[in-house]
Amino acid sequence: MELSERKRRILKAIVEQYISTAEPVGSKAIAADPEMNLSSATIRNEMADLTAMGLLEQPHTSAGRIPSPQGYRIYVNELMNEHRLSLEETQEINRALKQKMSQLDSLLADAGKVVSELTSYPAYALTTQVGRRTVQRYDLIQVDGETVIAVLLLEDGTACNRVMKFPGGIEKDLVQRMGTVFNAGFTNLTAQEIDSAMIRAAERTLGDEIGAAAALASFTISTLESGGSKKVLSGVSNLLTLPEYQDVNKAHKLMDFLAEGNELEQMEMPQGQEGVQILIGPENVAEELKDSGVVLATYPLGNNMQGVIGVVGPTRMDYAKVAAYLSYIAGGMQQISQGTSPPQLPELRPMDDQDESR
Amino acid sequence: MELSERKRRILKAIVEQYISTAEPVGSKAIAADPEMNLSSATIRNEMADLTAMGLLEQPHTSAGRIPSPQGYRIYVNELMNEHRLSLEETQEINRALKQKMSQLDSLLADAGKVVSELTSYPAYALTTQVGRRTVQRYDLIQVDGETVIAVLLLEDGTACNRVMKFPGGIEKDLVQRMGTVFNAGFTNLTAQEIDSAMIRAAERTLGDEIGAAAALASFTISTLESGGSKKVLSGVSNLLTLPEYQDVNKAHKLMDFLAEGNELEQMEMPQGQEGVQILIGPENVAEELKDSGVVLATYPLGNNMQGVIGVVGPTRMDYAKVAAYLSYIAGGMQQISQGTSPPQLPELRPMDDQDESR
DNA sequence: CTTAGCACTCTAGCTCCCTGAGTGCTAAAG
DNA sequence: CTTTAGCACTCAGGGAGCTAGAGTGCTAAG
Repeated sequence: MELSERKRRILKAIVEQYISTAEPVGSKAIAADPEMNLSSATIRNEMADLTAMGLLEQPHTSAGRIPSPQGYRIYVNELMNEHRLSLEETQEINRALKQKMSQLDSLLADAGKVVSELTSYPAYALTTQVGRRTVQRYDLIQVDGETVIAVLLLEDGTACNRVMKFPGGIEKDLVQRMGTVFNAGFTNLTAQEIDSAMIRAAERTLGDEIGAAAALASFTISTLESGGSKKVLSGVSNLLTLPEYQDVNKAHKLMDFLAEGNELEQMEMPQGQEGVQILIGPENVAEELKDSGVVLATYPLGNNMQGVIGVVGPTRMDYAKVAAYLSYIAGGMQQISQGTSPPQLPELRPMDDQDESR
Repeated sequence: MELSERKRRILKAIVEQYISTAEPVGSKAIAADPEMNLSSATIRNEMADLTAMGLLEQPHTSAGRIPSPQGYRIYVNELMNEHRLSLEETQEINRALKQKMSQLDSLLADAGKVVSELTSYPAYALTTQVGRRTVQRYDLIQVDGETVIAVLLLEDGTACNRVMKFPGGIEKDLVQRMGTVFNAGFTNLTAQEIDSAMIRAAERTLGDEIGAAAALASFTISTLESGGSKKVLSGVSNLLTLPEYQDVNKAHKLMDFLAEGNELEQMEMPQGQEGVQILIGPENVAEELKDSGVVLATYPLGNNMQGVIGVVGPTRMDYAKVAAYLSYIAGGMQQISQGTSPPQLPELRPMDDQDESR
């Protein structure tokens, strides 16, 4: 059966009502809408059709209808109004971001926090490595007779450091030669490509008897392996305010999944695409998300990193609004991450290009 | 009224039973204990006394008794057996710590995680600054014509870095002179002591027209201000498995408090003492914790940092066990943080010095 | 001082019932 | 053919009433 225009209007009304009330929607409620010049009986007939088509569901005979995942899908793909951020909303976001953004390092956490505060849903932010992760350059700074700071400049443009202490003392000369050896032999290699034979060789070359080379190599490996990929969660307890998670068990399962699972990290755009993706209920791969909705935005970050920022909520979530927020913020993140240091927040403007002159 | 030996035994039995069942304890249940050669009627009389003394409470007339906060206090101070970690427990902890401890940086998070996994209560770990926080030394590494990495060695022995980009290019000479100027003029100062006049003066001295000095100074200030103090939470969703937090509202409030509030950070040992502290119900300052229990351990960390690791749970929490875990782990953290790099986990032994030869 | 016995209290959980929202179907009206 | 009014039917949710059981406090006897 094809979706008539009228059915579409009814479906849209049902989804939107359900999104805001979380209660099954009855025919009368829809008929009450002044835009809908139909009696409740007619609506009932249409609703019966929509149910037969699998777009609506009935919790039980005498309850109203709620949208099925397929129903949401149609809503998201075809019916949903683009949520245009109002000037106030963008100002709100800009204000929130500006206050928080201090360093690229905490950018993730802050973005997640902003999103979760704006949407009242839990949000997560993460980065993933898309290419090789290697050291581009080593710098060793000798602080005193037994302390050396190693600074690793990674290929993605970030730097890491570690204070290394050698209680027996370490020769200035050794430090310098070690820098040379590592810059020559340990750059442009991934963690996997560094093996113990190389480390032993370096030790021999250096005449290193205090394990300095081994320490530096192990720092290198752990830095590369930690993979720059981080995950930050915010606002998880917001779940508990939602009617669908009044069941403690359900809430617990989802929270655990969010805090623990690294499956979130595998959920990203296919082949590094960018943009906003919406996953409804069973469309999610993870079992724990089968009756939740996920909206996520992917954006490029630094050289070969990718950032993902996402929101998890009940299936009935305000997809239009959340998607708009995410895409806006992802855009901002991208700009900031490309900006110079200290990161200056670019003046983000509302996404719409229309005249804001009302 | 003085606490007779018998009353103490009965109080202890009640607290312990309540800790494990979370149900009000009746006289019969206590009388059933073979160690307690008394009839339920006698116990009832004693319980009535204990209630009059304010050590027990009655949810309603025909329910059993539960310990009052004062009752817990007496239990914790006088009655509780030191929980001696068994060999298995320490092995378990050692195994868990060893697996996770990689870098001092993530040490906190890992310790919290271990604790929350072991206790099934939410745990938090944080560090606070106890003394002045200043830069001890600046190192500027020029990577290419427009990129400089600034490495700040702080007075507490940690190092921070930041990649600074100057799109218009930056002179080698300027970088070098800036290092000299900052090492001379910006070390041993707290964030508050650096003012804009100083920055302008440095800019003039350097003939800096691209804001390099301002960027470095602002990095310095934000580093010093961020105060090395971090907070990491783990296992918050564990709350939801506990009977006292089946009420979603209660759980939500506490979770929010844990995630948001920085009041946790103000809860530490008076004047930098070390050791394990137990706060029961209303003994907590924060309103949100008035009917929870908190166990926290404080330990020195680095030069003038202090680490705190704590567990939050229902008032009825197994204080003996949690306190034992925390003090053990805090000891380990202290050792690790004083160790050389890469941090090697010292082989922690059970706290008891008695022969483990069963 | 301890204990057995008893009357009393109070909650948790059960059933029963009713209400109200919502449905599907039918027949009449447009 | 479509829309609508009307009606019988279904079912979850909530309140009232009841019971069982756990626990208490008191008294009187050992």
